[in-house]
Amino acid sequence: MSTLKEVAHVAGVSAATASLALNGRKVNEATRQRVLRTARHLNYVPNRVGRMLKASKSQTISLLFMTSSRHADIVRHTALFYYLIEGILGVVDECKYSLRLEVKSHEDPGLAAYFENVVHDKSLDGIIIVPQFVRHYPFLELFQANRFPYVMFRPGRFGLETNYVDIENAAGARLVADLFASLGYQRIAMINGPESHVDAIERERGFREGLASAGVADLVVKYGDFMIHTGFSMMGEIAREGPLDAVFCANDYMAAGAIKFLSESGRRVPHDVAVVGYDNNDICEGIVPSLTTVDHRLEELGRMLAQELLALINGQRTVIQKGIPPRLIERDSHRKS
Amino acid sequence: MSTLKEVAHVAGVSAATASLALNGRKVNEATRQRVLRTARHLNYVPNRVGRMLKASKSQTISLLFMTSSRHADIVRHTALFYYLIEGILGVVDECKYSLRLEVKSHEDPGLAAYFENVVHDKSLDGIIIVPQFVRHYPFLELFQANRFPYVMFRPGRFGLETNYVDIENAAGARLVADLFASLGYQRIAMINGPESHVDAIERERGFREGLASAGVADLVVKYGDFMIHTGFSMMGEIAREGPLDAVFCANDYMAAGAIKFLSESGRRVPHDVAVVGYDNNDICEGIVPSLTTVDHRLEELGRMLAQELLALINGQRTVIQKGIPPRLIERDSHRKS
DNA sequence: GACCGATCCTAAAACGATTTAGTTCACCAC
DNA sequence: GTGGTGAACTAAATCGTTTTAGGATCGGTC
Repeated sequence: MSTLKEVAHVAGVSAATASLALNGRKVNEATRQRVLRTARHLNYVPNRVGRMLKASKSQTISLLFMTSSRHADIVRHTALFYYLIEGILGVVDECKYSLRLEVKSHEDPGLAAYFENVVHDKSLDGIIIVPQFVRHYPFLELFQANRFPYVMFRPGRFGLETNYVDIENAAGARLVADLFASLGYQRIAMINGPESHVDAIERERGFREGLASAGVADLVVKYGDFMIHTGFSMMGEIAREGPLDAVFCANDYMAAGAIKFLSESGRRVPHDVAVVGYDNNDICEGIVPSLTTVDHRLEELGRMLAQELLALINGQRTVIQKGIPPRLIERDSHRKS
Repeated sequence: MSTLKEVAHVAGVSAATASLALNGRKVNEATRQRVLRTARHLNYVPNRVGRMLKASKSQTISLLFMTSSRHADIVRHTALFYYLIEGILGVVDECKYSLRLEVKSHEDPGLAAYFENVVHDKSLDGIIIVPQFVRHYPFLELFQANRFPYVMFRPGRFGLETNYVDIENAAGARLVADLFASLGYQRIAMINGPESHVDAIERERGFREGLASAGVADLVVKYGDFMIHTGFSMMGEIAREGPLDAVFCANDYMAAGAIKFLSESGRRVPHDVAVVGYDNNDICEGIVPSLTTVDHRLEELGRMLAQELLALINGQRTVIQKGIPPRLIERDSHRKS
């Protein structure tokens, strides 16, 4: 409603003085009090856009989820969404920044223009990007060429030096492989996500490595899309192919689908078949039996992502950093006994 | 990188002309072409902040979730989060707006200052608010006094004329009551959310009304917090109190917990006890048996919320509007057969 | 009385766009 | 030659802040 100029005028000083007074700079104490009182009285709130323009800083960062139109729902099924946001929001809030939220498909014809805007339109101080699929993301060159602050969650592309925070998917999957091996399971299957999905690739790699080093050779892998539905149908395919000790699902939703198939087809979990999921989604506690899974503390990860980006913005460092190690959450679905 | 002034200079015209040319206003065609070519050549992207300042429009709206510190997790457990965002983002994107995301607890001591900023700092054209609990929200007066565009999802407070889009919780709960009545269930329980939660209150009211008009008198109600865990424990309490035909849970997560308790204590769902949830969360398909539930098409609702707010911003109307009617999604958990 | 220094304040420029109110110029009619 | 008309462009103001460079005032010192 009221501007700095008005406050200054009413307080009987210049706009410059008013600004100095309000921002805690060197001003005669009596004057400062007068200005502050006037500002309070006029209900003065600084115009943030005026500030932005002058400072060439927007105090805003963006969180961008990259999807494909084929897998639009994947965002919420990889459990990233809420936890990540919660972590990011905590940091952003504390540092007086704002968070913009965007979801873009990489098939979007306006994508190039969008990234040009991100880099040049000065409405963003930096960006956190969550890619889903392994492919070439052309924006990386753009960001680096313009020294635009960005951090990726998971490196979506290899070879280019990118700023990222990652979850150690392969290590997480290894935990499951070790678990299965230690329990003596031999006939093992995996229900994975889409073949080009970053997490899917890494989880399969880690799982295979873990099994191999434990001397387990037999592995059937089917590819779903992280949805409950494909967990169900892929479990059906696997069951048809022969007897089974254990299934590792690349996320908890598919694990729920798999368990559903197993119980509806008369097999008991974990007595007949052991099932382990991934992500430590809330639903793990609601499934019967409670789902054993792998946790990456995504909220903590969101915090790191935000902190790293803000550090980058403030020129405090160039970040290349690994994330928190995974941990196995043992519940009731993995032990055949 | 380059500014309008630079483009104008290179193209040999004034900044005014360059602006007119770029914005499709009346300019000699040859001049326009020259300006456009220069702009492209210099990779010109308008500074959005400069525009904002001049236009007194930020082309940004905010989505604010109100929580309480006691029930911080409730945001993701009421299934609102992702679906709502998806719907809102669709509209916002299409209209070239940006979406800011915020979560605030109503115990936050800085809340009053926050709302003063929202109204006065000119960085927001409007706001969508998602309150959770029935209480007095002081910001409403502030918004109305300053004619600041806002829309609430669900009216959090009664008596004041507010702009809102609502889901018909009571009607949804009635569908469940009718279903139970039509199947002849007599001994019925409800596991509800927190007593002061907007949805919880309405769902209980509708459920009670529905049962009453069907002549079913017997109802036990327990209050949880929308989490799986309390669905489980409340189901335990209810089971201890006597035999039962059916349970209505105020959301799908608690229904999952309830089913879990029932199966772990040797009761079969739906053979022994029928269970119905609420929200049509993804997990309904993953539970055994598949969960019958009530759907409000929240994505569609998100779209409406955004559209109404934008209409309000553009001065096209004063909105007071009911949302989409609920529909029952019949799966496998409700019929005792 | 001239000079110095300290303190306090302000005029003005700057950030980058849009828009208003003209100005300039060519052309035509009388 | 005068005046009118219209097309094409531009100077300057504006949005609201921050910051720089310097001006005013006063007291003290030699």
